[in-house]
Amino acid sequence: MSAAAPAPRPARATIADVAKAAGVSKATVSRFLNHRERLLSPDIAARVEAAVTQLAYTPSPMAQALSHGRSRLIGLIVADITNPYSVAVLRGAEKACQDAGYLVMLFNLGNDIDREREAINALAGYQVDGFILNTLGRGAGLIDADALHGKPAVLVDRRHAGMHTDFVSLDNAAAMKAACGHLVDGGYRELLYITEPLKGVSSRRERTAAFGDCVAAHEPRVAGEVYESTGDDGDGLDAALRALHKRAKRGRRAAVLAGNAVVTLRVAAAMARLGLRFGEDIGFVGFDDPEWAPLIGPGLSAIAQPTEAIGRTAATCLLERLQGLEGPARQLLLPGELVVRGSSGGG
Amino acid sequence: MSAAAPAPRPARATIADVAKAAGVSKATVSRFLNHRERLLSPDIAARVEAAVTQLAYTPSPMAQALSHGRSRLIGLIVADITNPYSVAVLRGAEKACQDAGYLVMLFNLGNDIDREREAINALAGYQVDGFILNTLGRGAGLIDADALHGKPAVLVDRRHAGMHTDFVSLDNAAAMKAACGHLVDGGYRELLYITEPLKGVSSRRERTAAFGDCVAAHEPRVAGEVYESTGDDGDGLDAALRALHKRAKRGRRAAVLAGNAVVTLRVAAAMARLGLRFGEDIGFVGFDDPEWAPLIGPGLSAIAQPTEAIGRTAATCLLERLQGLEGPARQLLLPGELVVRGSSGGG
DNA sequence: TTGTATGCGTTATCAC
DNA sequence: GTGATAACGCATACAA
Repeated sequence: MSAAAPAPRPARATIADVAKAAGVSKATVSRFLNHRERLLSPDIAARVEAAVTQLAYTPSPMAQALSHGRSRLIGLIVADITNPYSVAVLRGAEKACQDAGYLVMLFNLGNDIDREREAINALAGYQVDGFILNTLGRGAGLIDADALHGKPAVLVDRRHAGMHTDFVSLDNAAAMKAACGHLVDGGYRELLYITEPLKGVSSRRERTAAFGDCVAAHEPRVAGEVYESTGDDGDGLDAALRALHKRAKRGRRAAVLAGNAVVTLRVAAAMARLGLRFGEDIGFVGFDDPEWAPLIGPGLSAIAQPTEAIGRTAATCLLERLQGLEGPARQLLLPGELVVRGSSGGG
Repeated sequence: MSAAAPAPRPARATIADVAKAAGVSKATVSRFLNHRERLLSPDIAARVEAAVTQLAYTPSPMAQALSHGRSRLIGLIVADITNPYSVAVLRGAEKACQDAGYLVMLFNLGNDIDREREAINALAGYQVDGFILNTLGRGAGLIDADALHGKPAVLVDRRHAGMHTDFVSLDNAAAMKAACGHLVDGGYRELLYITEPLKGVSSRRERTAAFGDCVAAHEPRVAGEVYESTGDDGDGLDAALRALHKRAKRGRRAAVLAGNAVVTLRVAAAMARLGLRFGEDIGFVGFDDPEWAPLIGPGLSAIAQPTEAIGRTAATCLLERLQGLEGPARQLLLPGELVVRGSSGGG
């Protein structure tokens, strides 16, 4: 039933078809489309317009890109599409781009940081007008300002050393301060911050530094510690939590802070393994507010990031640059929201 | 510090540059690149090769697309990028495409089913070589076989009426049978299947039908019911669960089956509201195996879909068609895996 | 105001 | 074997 393909598919109408149908030149059609504000002859315009709708003509973005240099394409590179944060950002950015008539080309590094440059080049090949980067900015394929082929870029969540481009992210310092303050106010005195290995990732370092500042501001009343957790080191994490719990039993209320959604899940799993109860045995506040936060135990307190707004803002930022906005690199820090649930309540 | 832009960016090398550098014609360079197997002159080949690496020449995919008609682009349209299922599929597909030298252009419908045709056209404008569709196949912008501009497509998870293209999905019937069988074996006699509104979505209908078949196969020992849950009707869901629980208290063990991840979350939230405990008060098995399944209550039993494999398979399918594979539309049904946890255990 | 001619970077069809 | 040359679909100087 694969059909004998008798219908000689009438191939998309080109500008030449429209020109012929309207009895004008290709240039006229092109002008009608691009510079309709000025240079118009009433009757000709009408003829062209008719032909355009008649033939359902749509310009070929590829030809336009080749000729005019603009593709109306935005390249979006994410370190790891598995990360819900990246997906949420993607979602916000994609919507903003679509609304502005741009399409998003996605390149997922799959956590292979050495492919960053490869990604840039692949995307640049398609003449993307700009980049949105949610990557590490490290590794062999490290990109510098001019690996970007002169195209504008905006960094999301993670800064790259030596790249002076617009930057959009959560206000990490403020968010961490809110979380710590909440715990201290709630009577917690032993704080453990668990993060993925810093590895020079700016957002992880900023949060860790902010944690240190918060603890320092309350010393010596409050004690704080940082633990770097990798995915394959469950034992280490368990030990850290057990040690924390031990201190809690000595009378000082203890709480753990998770540095992002991945760690939040990891900690939740570890506490389940250890039989520790949120809020009762140990307080718990996580970064990112996963959909399951309300369902687990007494509910998980968390710092919700405005992920979609971050994506939208990043896209908007980039689009403004594409429209010619000049000036120094901007930093847009969006506020997080502390959602209090049972895991950090009285206990 | 925006730089005085003194560096006259050396613009990407073109095939003409390579030709000049090697002292040959553009045609020769093009042949060297595309048809290297035959028609080669040893010395010339060497000169071209040198020039290519020297200038770090990379062909422009856009120009290639314009000229040769192929873009090495795959258009991926998803109904809703918020759905973790879609993301997982995306991930698998994107990886397979990248490995084959293709890039993925993503278009997210944001659940606006009327934009399906718009999406197709936008992507077709960029000369994508083929489509991967994870959409409803319904609504105003309904696409028929030849809205695809003659390009091959593969459907994922949801069939479209009247489209005879390759189709990749979970083996819904087998998965449902496994889940039901597991519950019946476990002594559950009152089964409630909760699904999102069928609305003609093929996967939902297939699962619902399979549920009906399973119940029928065990009648009259087992009784089954179906409830369609919308996002804004928490009360109805609560009532359905309460009714089920009432039957359970009359001595017949009852269990709920959730039709997908969204419903699974909805049901979990409802049971928390109602104070019902998985496994004890009511058995619970969900479709899709969310990351939090092990953490909630005694652990949530679930049918894990091989989402990444589904995405990979879809991409492979499409790439095969692009390589000229003929023949009737294929159906690839991948097996799910029942992961048993506490929620469907003894009670 | 409108038409003509040229270029964007490739591939393919011809001659040579 | 290799080199001109004409497309591909569009935008834009330039000429009219």
